[in-house]
Amino acid sequence: MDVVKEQMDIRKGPWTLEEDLKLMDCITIHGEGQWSSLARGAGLNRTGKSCRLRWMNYLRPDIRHGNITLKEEVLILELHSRWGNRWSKIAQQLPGRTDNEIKNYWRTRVQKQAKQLNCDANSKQFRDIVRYVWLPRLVDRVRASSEASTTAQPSTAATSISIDQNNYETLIPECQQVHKTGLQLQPIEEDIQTQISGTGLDQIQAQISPLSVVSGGNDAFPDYSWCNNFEDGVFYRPEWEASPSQGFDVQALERSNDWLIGGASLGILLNDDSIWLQP
DNA sequence: AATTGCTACAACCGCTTCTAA
DNA sequence: CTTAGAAGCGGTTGTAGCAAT
Repeated sequence: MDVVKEQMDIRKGPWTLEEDLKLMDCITIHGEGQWSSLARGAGLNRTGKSCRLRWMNYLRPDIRHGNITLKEEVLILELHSRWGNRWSKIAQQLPGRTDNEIKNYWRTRVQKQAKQLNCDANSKQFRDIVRYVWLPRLVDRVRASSEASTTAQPSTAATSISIDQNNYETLIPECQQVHKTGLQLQPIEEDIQTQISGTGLDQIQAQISPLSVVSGGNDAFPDYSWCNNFEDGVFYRPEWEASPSQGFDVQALERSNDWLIGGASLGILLNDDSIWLQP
């Protein structure tokens, strides 16, 4: 009967300041662990599980509150592409961030992007976009911002997270590879021109490496010099005008126009089963 | 000013894994 | 070896705060 009454008294929902203080005081004295007895000892009508969660996700002194930084964003995307939804494992690589926070970040920001692109966040299609489009852009932004901060204000270059670009690339060689391949927009165009003559698109796709980026410029898209025609979501190369059926079908373009706004270096990303526009 | 919709995040739930008796 | 309780993990829900209408 007492047990039943006790269970009915168990509090749920948001923690009050008073509860937080009780929990912190008790942990200061007795340390972490033994959460059930700690909850009782602190005079909290909470489950040990609830106390642990509150401490781990909110009260711990080494928790970093506030927005996810660009560097952290890069790490999360890269590590998720490698490990999937292993939130606690990913969190271990981001000092001060909790698995809950990273999970929330993923759900609110990343899944939103997937939704906008009409694809499943766990699909290969979306993983490719993250890996070959989103990540390289982020890495570039991290570089740009760290360069700017080292030039302007060397003293603030060290952000609150202790991962600099070199550490990051050592930690994630695959991402370094993606960055190199994704952002240096050559010499693939020449390769394509060589390979393209007299072949069909299927054959081209079969020959071109999974990650291929072409840059150029035209009136609508200044970086697409080689691309002088754009109709119905299809890019045509000049030499394809006679047979427009061989154009690149860029369905992603229609679904994500926002990616093009202000996009500096457009390109085409080819992989095994789809062709993507790279902003 | 009121309402609605959206976002971010804290917290809960159910399940699995770990550990000590 | 078995088992019960604790701890850990990932999925999901609830809600406060804000912006748009």
